[in-house]
Order: sequence, then structure tokens, then C-alpha cells
Amino acid sequence: MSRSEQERIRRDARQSLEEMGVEPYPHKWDVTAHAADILDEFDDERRDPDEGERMNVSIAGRIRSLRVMGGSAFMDVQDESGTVQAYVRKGDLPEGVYDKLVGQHLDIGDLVGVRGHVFRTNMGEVTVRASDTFKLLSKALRPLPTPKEKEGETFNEVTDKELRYRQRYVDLIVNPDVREVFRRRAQLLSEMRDFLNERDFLEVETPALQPVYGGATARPFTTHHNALDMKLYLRIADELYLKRLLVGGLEGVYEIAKDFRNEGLSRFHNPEFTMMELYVAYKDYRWMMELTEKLFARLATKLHGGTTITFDGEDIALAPPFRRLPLFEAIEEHTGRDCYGMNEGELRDVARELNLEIDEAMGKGKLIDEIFSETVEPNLTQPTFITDYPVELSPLAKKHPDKEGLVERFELIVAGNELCNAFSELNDPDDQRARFEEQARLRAEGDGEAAPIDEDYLRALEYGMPPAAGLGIGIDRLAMLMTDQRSIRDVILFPLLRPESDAPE
RNA sequence: AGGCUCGUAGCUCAACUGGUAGAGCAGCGGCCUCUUAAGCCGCGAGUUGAGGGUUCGAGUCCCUCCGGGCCUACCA
Repeated sequence: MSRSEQERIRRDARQSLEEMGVEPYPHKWDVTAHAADILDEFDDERRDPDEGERMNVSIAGRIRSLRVMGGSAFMDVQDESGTVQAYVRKGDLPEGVYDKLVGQHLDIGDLVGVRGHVFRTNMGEVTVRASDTFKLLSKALRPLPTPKEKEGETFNEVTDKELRYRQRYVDLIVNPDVREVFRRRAQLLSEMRDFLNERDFLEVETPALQPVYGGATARPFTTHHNALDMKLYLRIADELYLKRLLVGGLEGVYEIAKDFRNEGLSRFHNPEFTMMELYVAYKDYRWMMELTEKLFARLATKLHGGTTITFDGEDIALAPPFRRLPLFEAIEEHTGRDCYGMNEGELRDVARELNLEIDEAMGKGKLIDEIFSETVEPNLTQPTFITDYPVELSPLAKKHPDKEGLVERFELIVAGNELCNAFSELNDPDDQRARFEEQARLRAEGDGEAAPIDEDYLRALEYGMPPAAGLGIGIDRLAMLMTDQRSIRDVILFPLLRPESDAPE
């Protein structure tokens, strides 16, 4: 562990302050105003804080820049709402306070409290003058990066992705836009809950630790419970538990929760991610499409003031209705080939002609999925419901009454990215058992993602589950769309990274 | 997992074809009671991600490893 010169100097400064009786980490500070409120109050150029009754405030925040001029100093103080300039004058403070603190041992990055009145400088900037008190609230021992700004241009901006993800606390301090992304993500979740609660859906919580996992095609994380000496899995989906609740008589339930999938990382995948799952009794997937459209339109309107949003430089129109396009029509539209009804060999030939990477282990379902995700998905910029998937890909979905070999299912694709997955839920316990057994067969053949049989879930279905529709929305990907971020790591506060080789301290 | 690419001071970046590691900000000392990328004078700051190799000489070339990014793969 070696400290940089600047760290040693700051530790020395801390010690000097303590020796002079200045507490580097005091216990509290009364905050009466935030930067944005103060600036709002006097945003009118003509309104002068010095006129009439003075506005007295007490603010707290982090020093982002410091300009000391002998007996007085200006600093930019950043709180959660934004940044306001503060002004400290030697003559305003009790004897010695200025010299001990501001003049000598105050650094960029320190947290301070400023109490006094608001005024406008000769240059016109609304400023809090420490006419009453100036106090150190927390001494920073590490130097903060010091990006600067002039006329809208930023200098020395912190751009290192590794630093930004590993030390998100620094990122949040020096890149204020990041706060806006996560505020918007929070607003998205809040609006989604409002939307669902208004419709009388019940928010529930189901186990993240599961003795049998299911509800998706993915490899799970495993863990162990000591007292029960039992192997447990981290959930890969909420689905099977939520549908048990439909059996139990709840007619509309949803859960917003973390799922965990033991898979690779990419711009679109983090091993733990947030999913909203929703199940409604007596509805089918067509009804669910309409609900999904309404939800997306509502979110866009609340977050962006209208149903058209911008993502990666393109306008995305989220006004209902969204285009509905059956999977096989989509493939035909983009490849000129009608794959519906093809057997495995024919599908393999098509995939070869399209120069797709396939292997012998891929069955019908996977081949179709491969063809679709390579040729169609990236080209779907505007929201599109892709409907009616092969039964092989959908072991929990109800068969389509008219289309042989297909199920009533849709995925919503926006900006080339899959955001939603939904279907009419399979509630025939015997059909469900047959689908599980097919999965078990694939498992036996070495498909590590095929689902295990969940006997308790089958037992629940045997008591009778109402016809129902279910929907899953990848919240992180939706947050990407709504905040115009192209990497999932930019909408997850602490994305998974490899451990640092030389961890601090 | 594979390909490409990056890693230099606290931060942002330079350093030709292999020839003494530099700048701005930040920091330290001094001046300065309306500054705002504050200013002026002076100063310090580096195991060039780690290890090995080639060479008279390596930030630069080669190999291995570590970490990041992008792409591919994996991933409904």
C-alpha cells in the first residue's frame, strides 16, 4: 500500500486541523436549502438578492473548485441538486477560522457547510456568502479529479470507463449527467408501479433462493444453505412462483426483482439484472400486447413529455399501436425464405445459405431463433411485436389454436433489442409435464440451459390455473432505451467487473 | 472463450523510425478580500499495469500475465 504525494499531504492537513482543534469529521449540519433551489429563486437576471430582505440559507456539499485570493475565497459547492458558488471572507468569520481552514488546509473534494445570505457577485453570479458560518463537514483524503468547464466545453473530463464503473462514487461526483440517468431509471420504476397499481395488480415478492429453478432458459448460479445442508439456486426468473399465485386465486400479480443468470457479460447482459414480471388471469397475449403498448406510451410521456423518444440518434415512436409481425413472416420479409413448417434439415440448409454459425446440437427451435436474431432483430428499430414462436422454444407457453407447432407468444423488439417477452400461459398440467419431459431429454443430451422438472409447479397446475397472460420486461434494457445509453453498464450503478489485482488498502 | 485495441504523474493527454519521460489541470511555497478553466512568481511529483526477452540503449520491438473497451461467441 503506497500513498501518493497528494494523499500524504491531505493526511498531514487532517492532522494539522485536529491539532488546531478543528474536527475533520463532525456529526451533523443543519441544511435549509439546496443549490438548485437557491439558483431557481434568483434565476431572473433582474432580481437582486441584495434588494429587500436578505435570504439566509444553510447549505452543505462538496467543494468542486476552489479559488483562494488571500483574505477571501470562492468555491463551487456541489450538493445532490447541483452546484452553487460560495464566498468566504476572512472578516466574516471568527478570529483564526479562515486562516486555519480556508487559507491552509481546505481542499477540492472536502465536504463543507456554508451558512449565510445569498447575494449576486459583480459578475452576476448568485452566491452564498459564509457571512454566518463556514465549517468543514468531512475531510477528503484522496484527490478528486478536477474536470473544468467553460462556455459549455468540458476539459479534463473523467472518461475512463474502468474508473467510472469501479468507483461509481467518483463518477457520480464528477459526471453529473450520471445522476440524471439513475434518477430517470428510478422514475421509470416508479411510473411502472403506478401504472400497474392503478390497474389493481398486486406487487408481490417471491424467493430468490430456490431449490428448483425455472421459468427461463439459462444456466443458474448455485449456492448452499448451511443449516439445511441444501443446494440452492439463485432464481433465473420469477415465473413459476408467480403463476402459483394465480392458482392461489390472485388475479393480477407482478414482481420487480433481480434475476441471476450464469452467463457471459456484454453490452446487453449483466449476470444480475432487474426484471418485471406480470401475470393476469383470464387474459391472453393479445390483451397483453395492448397493455404493453399503453405502458410504453405512458413511460415515454412521463419521462420524455411525448411518445417519440431519441435513442442512439434515431427517433423511436412509442405511440400505440406497435407493429405486429409473426415470427415467420418477419424472417420471410428479411430473407425471402418461408421457413414455416420446415424440418430441421431444411432449416439447417437455410442457416448455411445465410452464412450463419450453427452447430449440430441445434434443434429446430434454436435454428429458427438463430435465423431470426441474425437477420431480423438488428433491423427492427421501431417497436415491433414479433409473435407466434415455435413450441420448442417456449416450454411454458400455450399452443396456438390455429398455427401448428407454434405458441401464443410475443417479444417486443425496440432499437434492435429485445425488451419484453410474453405469452398466453400454458395451464394444462399434462401438456406442461410433457414439455418439462422434453426439456429433461434435452438436458440429458447435454443442454445445460434446459429446465429441470418442477414437480410442485405441476402439482399447482393440477389444482387448476385460470387461463392467463404473462409478461416479462427487462428493466435494465428498458432503462437503456429511456435514458439513451448504449451499454447496460451505464444503467447499472455497480456492474460486475473482474476484481482489481491490487485492491486499495 | 476468440479477434482487435488500450493501459504513461491524482485527472486529461504528449513523447518521430528504439536515444536523457513532458504539458495542462490538480498539489506544494509565495503574493492577492468579487473570482469563476481565477491570475502572477517559484517548486515538487513517475516501478510508463506486472514479469521476462531482444538491444550499447525499451514507454516504444517480442513473449507471458493482469485489467478495461469494442466486436464475435455464449446468452430467448
